[in-house]
This record gives sequence, C-alpha cells and structure tokens, in this order.
Amino acid sequence: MADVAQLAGVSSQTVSRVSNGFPGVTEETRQQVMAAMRELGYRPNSAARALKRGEFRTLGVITFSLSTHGNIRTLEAIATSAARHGYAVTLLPVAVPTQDEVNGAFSRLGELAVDAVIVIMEIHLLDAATVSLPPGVQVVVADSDAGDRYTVVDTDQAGGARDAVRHLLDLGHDTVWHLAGPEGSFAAQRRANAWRDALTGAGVTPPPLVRGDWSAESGYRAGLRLADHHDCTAVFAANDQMALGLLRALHERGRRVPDDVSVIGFDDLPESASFLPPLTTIHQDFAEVGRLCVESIITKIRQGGTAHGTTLVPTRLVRRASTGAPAGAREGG
Amino acid sequence: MADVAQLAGVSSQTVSRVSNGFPGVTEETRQQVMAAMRELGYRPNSAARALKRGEFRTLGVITFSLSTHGNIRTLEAIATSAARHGYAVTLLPVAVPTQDEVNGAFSRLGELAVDAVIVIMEIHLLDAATVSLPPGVQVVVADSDAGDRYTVVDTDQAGGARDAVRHLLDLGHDTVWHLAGPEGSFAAQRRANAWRDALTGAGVTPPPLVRGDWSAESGYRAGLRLADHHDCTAVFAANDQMALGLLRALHERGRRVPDDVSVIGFDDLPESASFLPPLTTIHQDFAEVGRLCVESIITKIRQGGTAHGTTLVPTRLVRRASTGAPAGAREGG
DNA sequence: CCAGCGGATGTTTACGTAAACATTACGAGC
DNA sequence: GCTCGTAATGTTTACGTAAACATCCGCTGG
Repeated sequence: MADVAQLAGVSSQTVSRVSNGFPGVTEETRQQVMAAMRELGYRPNSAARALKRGEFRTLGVITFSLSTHGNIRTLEAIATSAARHGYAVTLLPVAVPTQDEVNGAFSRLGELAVDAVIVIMEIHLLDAATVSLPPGVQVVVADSDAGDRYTVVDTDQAGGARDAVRHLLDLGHDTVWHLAGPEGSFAAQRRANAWRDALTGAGVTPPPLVRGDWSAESGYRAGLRLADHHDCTAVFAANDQMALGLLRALHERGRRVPDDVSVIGFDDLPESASFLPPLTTIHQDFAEVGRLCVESIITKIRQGGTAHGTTLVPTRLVRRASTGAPAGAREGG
Repeated sequence: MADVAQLAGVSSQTVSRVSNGFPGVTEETRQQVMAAMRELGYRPNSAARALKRGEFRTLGVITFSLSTHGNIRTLEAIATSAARHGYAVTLLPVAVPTQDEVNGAFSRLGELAVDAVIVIMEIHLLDAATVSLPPGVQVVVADSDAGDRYTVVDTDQAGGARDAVRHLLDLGHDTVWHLAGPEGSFAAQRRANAWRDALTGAGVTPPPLVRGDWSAESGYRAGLRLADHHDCTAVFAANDQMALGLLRALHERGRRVPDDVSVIGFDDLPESASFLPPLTTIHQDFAEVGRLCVESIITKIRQGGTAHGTTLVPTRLVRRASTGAPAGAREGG
C-alpha cells in the first residue's frame, strides 16, 4: 500500500480511501491511485483488513460430508447468497458423523477466520458435542429442529409428508405404507410422524413402518419385502433414492408401478423425472433454505441478536407417472 | 492474548509459544497458560496470525456450480484432505459458466484470503478470462487439460472411454454408438475422441455421434432417436445421468436392455447400481483427484515451483447388468 | 569461586490496514 | 482583506500476533 501511495504521490490513507470506495477523494486523485494500483499489481491484504476491522466477512459451513443432494444444494445456495453479501464461505467438512469428528470440527473452528457458522447437520450431534462453539460466533442451523436453542431454517418436512400421504389417499388407496429413513435422523423421524398423523387423522390405521438408511440399496431391500405384501398398493418413500431402489425391487418382483403399486418420493432429485416410471415426489426448495440461512445469519451478525426461532420453507407436490388410482378403485369406479 | 498472559503471570510471548506448541516452555508454565486460556475462553485471532505469518493457510476452490456429482466428490475430497494438512477451504462459486462470472470470481479472489486456488472448471473459461489471477497465487486445475500452462490433475478420460468401447466390442458387438456430452466440454470431447480412436483402432467405422448435454432429459431424447436404429446394439453414454435417460427411452420403445441394446455409462454414481437394469459404467475416483490436487498445491506453496504437468487418475470398469452379448452373437454361438 | 553456557522467559518491533485526528487549501461572506 | 467553513489530503496510532533479540537464572567446569 505504501508503494502504491508513493507511486501515486499521495498518502497511504488516500490509497485506503480509494480501495474502499470512500467519498472525499477527487476524481483525478482517484484515477492516479487506481493507475498506481494496477501498475504495481496491488491487492489488499485481507488479513490486515480483518485484523483492523475486527471481522472476517467469512461464513463457516459445518456439514457432515457432501453426500446428500439436499446438503449440496443448500451449500450452493449459501455460497452464492453469501457472495452477494460480500461474504466468503469456508467449508468445515466432517468426514464421518461421529461425536469425535464433530468435536474436532468445532475446535478447528475456534482457530478459523469466521464470523458465524451455518450448521447443516442432525442437531443431536451438535447437542452432544463436548467442545462448545466459540463464544461470539453466531450460529444458524439448517435442516433440523432446535428452534428453542438455535436459529433454525428448515424445510416443512411435516407438511410435505402430509401432502404425500393425502395425495395417495385422495387417489383412492386404502392406506399408505412408509419407507422411512434411519432412526438417528430427525428429518426421517418427522416425516414418519407426519405420515402416521396424516393416516390416523384420516381414520386409517398405519401399516407397520419399514426402515431404510436413505440409500437406493436399502430401498431395494425394503422393496423386496414390500413386494410380498399384496395388500400394499401405495408407498411413501422418505427420499427419492430409496424410491429408486424400491422401483427396481417392485419391477423385479413383477409388481407394476403405478398399476399395482403407487410410489411417491421426497426431495425431487434432478434424475427423478427420468426414473422408470418418472417419480411423483415432494419437491424441496433447498436453494431457499440456503438463502434464508445467509440472510438470517447476516442479520444476526449485524444486530448481535440472540433470539431463536424456526423458519419453515414450504414444499411442493410434483406429480409424475409413479402414482395413480389403485386397481380396485378403477375396477369399482 | 495479553489478558491470558496477565492471568497466567507470564509474558504474551510465552502465551504465543504455548499456543503454537513451541518447545522451550516448562511443563508447569504451559499448564498455567492453558488454564488461563480456558478460563478466558481465548481463541487465537487468525487474522493477526495470517498477517504476521504472511500466509492464510487457506485454499480457494473455484467451481462452476456444485451441480455435477464429480465436482462435488472432488470438492469433498479437497476439503477433507486440506483439513488434514491444516488448511481451510474457501468456496468461490460461479453461478453460471459465463466469462463475466468467471472474471467476477477472479477479481473477488484478489481480495480473498487464500494462498492458492484449485480450479474445477473447463479450462477454456480460464484461458479466456480477461481478469488475470493475482500474482503469487498458485493454481492447480482439476478435470481439464492444460498441462503445458497449469498443473493439472485429471481422471484418465481417454483410458476410461477406451475401456468402455473395448468392453462392448469384446462382448461381440459389431460397433458401439456414443452418446456424447456437450460440445463445449473438454471431458466430453476427450471421451468422444477416445471412443472414435478405440473403434478405428479395432478396424470399425464409428457410427454417427449423438450429442446430449449431460442431463438425464437429454439422454432420454437421444434415446428416443437411437431406439429407431435397430442396428444399434451397444451405446456408450458419456455419463451415467444420460445413460439413465437412455434406459428410460429404450424401455418406452420396447427395446430391452441388455437383450436388445447394451448400455454403458461413465462416472459410477451411487444410484447407478439401482438403475433398471443396474448400469455397467466406468468408475471415476474423484476422491483421489481431490486428494492429489491438495497434495500438489501444497507442494507448490512450499516450494514455489512453477513447473507444470498432468497427473492422471485411472478409472475402473464396473460390470453390471446393462451390458451383455448381442442377440446375434448368442444365437450364433 | 567465578566465567561461561544454555535453557526459560521477557521486551521490542513489524506485519498491512483503516479509524481518528490533524493539517492544508480554497472560496464565500462580511 | 480577513475569518470561517468545508472539502481534500496527510499523520498517527492500534488491531493481535510471532520473529528477533535481550535478559535472567542456575549449573558446570576449570
């Protein structure tokens, strides 16, 4: 900066003013400084800036691997949204979702140049962490439920699951089976609860719950079992990947979709429209979740608020070929 | 730091020594300092550290969206590998792959606290950028070909494509059609070139090339056209998503896979094993690509080398149910 | 018994920037 | 013509850390 100032024949403070776009600098001086900056290839030192300003203009994102479609979409939205606000995004990967790894990420976070953290993770891992988040670091949690302790932005899991069940009941199915996600997952739990509530609310006794682990493979295994229940005409899978495995199992066992069995998923992956048959599913607006995370955390940084609350992002039913009226209804109707 | 020093009854320099794990501090003193740090909730200011040290211990990753499976896997490997080396990873998203956006990312990069950059992007966007990368920032390019100008880590696209074609020829197919990626993509171009070379090398005249845009939807559209060519018994799709669309189109047109048509993909998505039928494909080791990017860039940072070169990561053929011998060969054999 | 040595710790300084304050220059108003 | 106000620019300082150098202390060996 001093070099630039010397070359332009001004003081370093004037260079700083130009560099930050402050007013009170003659157009002529500004041009001279800019020319000097270009000539010397000057780039402001962000470390010194951060030191002086007391903030890094950087957001940390803690997420357990980038393995799921939803997390990635959310992360992407966070990154672009943060860039628009002049913030950078630093990744804090957690290789495996164990307590040790989470603790490690938290302690690394302590040394990291971030003003705030967005956590995309099952909240129980956060709760059980023995290493606490550094004080003065704002937190927003995506995709979880802890509105009383943290600021949360989440998809309306319950609403989406309810819509899925209702869609199938409206088509004339007597009941809806549920292929749930793993027990440890709150998202899975909430979708399962909403499924159960929607059924009992409609006066239907829920059939036994079938569990997978989000993977297509687990959906396939569950599908092989479900194919044997010939009274099962409608299945709500807790995500699209399990639905994919389910479709394959049903096909192998000669159960036609949607003629014999209707299948609905949850997520709306880009590929879901190309499944065999194209999958009816609940669309999640991950981009909106990411955007809201950034908005809300920047508000928190500016205002230093400590209020918590939950923002719900609505889902949308996407109707495709994998759901239809049950054979009985068609024959009878 | 001064507070910690005062509480522990030592100088700030001793605190610094403890904080950085330097030798020359009595165990007793060390414990006292640690206790004081805990009590005051001290966390080192990374801005001041970076300012003093002259390096940020941070890697920037420029990538055009997080839309493709490969980029995401690579990014994930970069993040974990960087963490292992004590480096943080900052994301530089490019919303749309236009020159303007890339230029914007580059100029933002100038103000960013990074020591080096890993570019996961088509190289021609880098070449055509009007804003040059800041001097002193090391660069490694993933998934592209510019070994003469940059350090490159890439999957062995040509080798994988060759293996795909040979696999189908070995099964007895007369020729292999190719569903290529978009024209602008070097990866697509290299796979297409290798496909053509493998065929001509085997004395077979390549059929006309069919083009998609990587999406399942484009694979579906291409598949509808291919289904009409009844002499087409084997298709090599340039990625698994297009292969998925292709499978659906063939199914709709009554062409059985693999009985009538064999299909092989490229990527090995987690879902590909659950396609109908499970997809034979070329597995890419994205994790290895990411790991090598980090290794090589850290070497460059340490040594300040300017040498360029390309590191190729091998692929692996994963045989599943979507490929088999052509009907003619089975009848004849 | 004291010089000399080495390990433990303290003091000074500089990293690059921007806020706060100081200075200069110039024109308007009396 | 002199003062005052304002816009433009310069000077000083502090942000938190760690390298470089300085100091202190106890012990060893002649």
